[in-house]
Amino acid sequence: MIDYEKSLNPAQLEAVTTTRGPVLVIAGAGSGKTRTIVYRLAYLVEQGVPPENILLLTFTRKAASQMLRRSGELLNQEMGTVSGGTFHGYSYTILKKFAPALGFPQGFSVMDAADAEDLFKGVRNELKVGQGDKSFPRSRTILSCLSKARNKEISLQSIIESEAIHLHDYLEDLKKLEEAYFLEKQKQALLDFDDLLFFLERLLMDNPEVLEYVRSVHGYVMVDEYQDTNLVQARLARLIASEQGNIMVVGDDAQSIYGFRGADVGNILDFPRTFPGARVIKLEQNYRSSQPVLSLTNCILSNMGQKYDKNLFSTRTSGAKPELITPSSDMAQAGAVLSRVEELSSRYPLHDIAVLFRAAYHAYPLEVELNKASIGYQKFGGMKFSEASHIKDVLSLMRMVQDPPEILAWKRGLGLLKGVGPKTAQRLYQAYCDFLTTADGSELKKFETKNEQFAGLMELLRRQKNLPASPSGFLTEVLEFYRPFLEEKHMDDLPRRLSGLEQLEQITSAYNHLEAFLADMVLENSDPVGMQAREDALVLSTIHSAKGLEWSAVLLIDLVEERFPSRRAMQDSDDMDEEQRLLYVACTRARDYLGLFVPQRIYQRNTGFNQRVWPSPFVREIDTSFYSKVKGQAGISPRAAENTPGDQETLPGEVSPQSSRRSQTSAVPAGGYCRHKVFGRGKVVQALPPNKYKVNFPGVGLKTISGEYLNFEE
DNA sequence: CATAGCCAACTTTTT
DNA sequence: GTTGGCTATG
Repeated sequence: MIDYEKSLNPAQLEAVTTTRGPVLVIAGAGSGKTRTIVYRLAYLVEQGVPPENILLLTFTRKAASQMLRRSGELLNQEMGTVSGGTFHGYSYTILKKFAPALGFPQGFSVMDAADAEDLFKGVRNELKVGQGDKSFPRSRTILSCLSKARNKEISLQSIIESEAIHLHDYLEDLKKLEEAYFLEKQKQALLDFDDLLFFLERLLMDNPEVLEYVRSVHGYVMVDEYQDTNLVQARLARLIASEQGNIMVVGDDAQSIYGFRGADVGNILDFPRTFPGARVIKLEQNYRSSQPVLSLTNCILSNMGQKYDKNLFSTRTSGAKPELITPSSDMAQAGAVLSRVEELSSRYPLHDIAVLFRAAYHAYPLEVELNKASIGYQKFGGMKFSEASHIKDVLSLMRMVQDPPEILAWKRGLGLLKGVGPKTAQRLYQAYCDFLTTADGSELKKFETKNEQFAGLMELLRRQKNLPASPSGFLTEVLEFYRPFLEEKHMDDLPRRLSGLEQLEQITSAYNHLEAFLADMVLENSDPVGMQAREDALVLSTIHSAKGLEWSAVLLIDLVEERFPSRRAMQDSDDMDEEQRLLYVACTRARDYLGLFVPQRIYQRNTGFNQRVWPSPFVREIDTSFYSKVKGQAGISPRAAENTPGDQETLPGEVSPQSSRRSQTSAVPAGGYCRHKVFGRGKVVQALPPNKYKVNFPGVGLKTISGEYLNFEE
């Protein structure tokens, strides 16, 4: 038995024991949100609610798995488990169950972003839209516009007018593509991520008996990170729970950071209106951060216009002030982070220290330094595991045995073979489909005799079909087949890719059914080995991926204009607000130590210069009394020391002159053309200070040449 | 029709 | 640093 009154503060207790009707919990950062949810689960179970009747939904995988894990720990395992996961994962489960009602008697497959891109490219080629037009937008650009339009539920035209005006001339073509892409998905029974949500809504709206079923199964609904839900997700929550239903949503409007994908803070602000009679409970006591850290984060909070007033207070009064560190360059910053980490690691285990950043690539210089120093680290965010090309290859090969056959998997799998391109792949796929319906395999046989690799692949597939091996057994065979292709394609970084495949083997071994495994890989529902925090590794993470987590020490790097806020956000005030919330999320991850790193120069690859950058406006807005300044170290890496024009010190508090936002145009003509006596005309790819240039000469290739041998064109 | 080689663009953030 | 797309070639 759990003593709730002892374990929880009054607000938490209220949230836990209010089990009937709609409840909105405004949970400030570090206010014990997850604890509250988990205790509520336990409470419900104690009250006699079967765990599987409780549905727990979140937006991100990480939040979902963390919560399901913690509830599993608190609940007695034999009580069974709570249903739940991400909105997308849940939708998939329900849709799979009722696929025929959706008009997919054969079932359907889910595409990840890369699959969707492949399909879209096919459609684009078919329509012959934008061919030969170099400035025609890329497939992924178009798809991201389409997805944005759907997530925000506005027309493609509005999206283009509001955030991609440079594509306006292509609007008619884009509309055609939108339509054709839609039809192609339908035809192939393929759903993209957005479809999962909209199809579930349609299923529930059109089929009262399905809605009835869902409602009866999930008598209690909880939604975490509600501020990050978009419109359709909010409607789904309402559909499943019904207006008078037992629904609790938890969120913090100050931590809404997914506006770019249609998350709507309006959902949390309007909750009391949508669910009349909703109880609103605020959790304001902060258990996470020391008072100095909290004071700084409260200062950030007061700088933004938030809707639900919060007054966060801590019981932890001691602690050191956050530090503001201003290394001279991003290289120097990597060094400074390293020495801080070394210092901190005497007090905290490595996995309790995190370096956070706005975008995954900001961590590159640091990763180099960590490797040099042999400090183990684990990176979250950025490129996903299953997006790496070798993983996609292997998964496609595995997907080829699925019934009905999936065109995308076949195209990718066959594309690996020598002598097979798009056309042949299409033909063979068609031949295989015909074979399945007419049992006439002559066409396939003909090609098998012509192409040894194809014969090998077909043999592999046939074996699996006739005598299905376990997912990991099948994977082993596929890997054996794939190995030569991998070696040819990725000779350069074979070890890294092989270790990725080993990881895949480990994930696979947890599955008994191939189909479940493949579906989970698309939705990344599995809890791969790489996702679990390693004990001995420093954590590197994008802020988005750090959401909901906490560490004793948090180091926040690259707090400079154009990086944080990102360049794009600086054009738009709504985006700027979101960037500020992002900073808030980042800083509130810290328990004891918070280090803010503001490099003064950043190496620009295209110019070869360390370019002067300005402290993030959000840092400038923080009152200097909330942190202590630490000057950057003198020890600077050689490249940082060279070529740094304009050497005045700039510390937060100073105003950046408008002109400084423009890049300081150097005398170095990178990107331009030049002439060489022997090699002729070439393009300057990169300037290598002090006076060397990497130049690409047609027919000759890349050469590195001293400036005095080159004549630069205007 | 497949492929290699070259060139240019693109790097928020997640499902 | 990577990837997609175009072009020339076989």
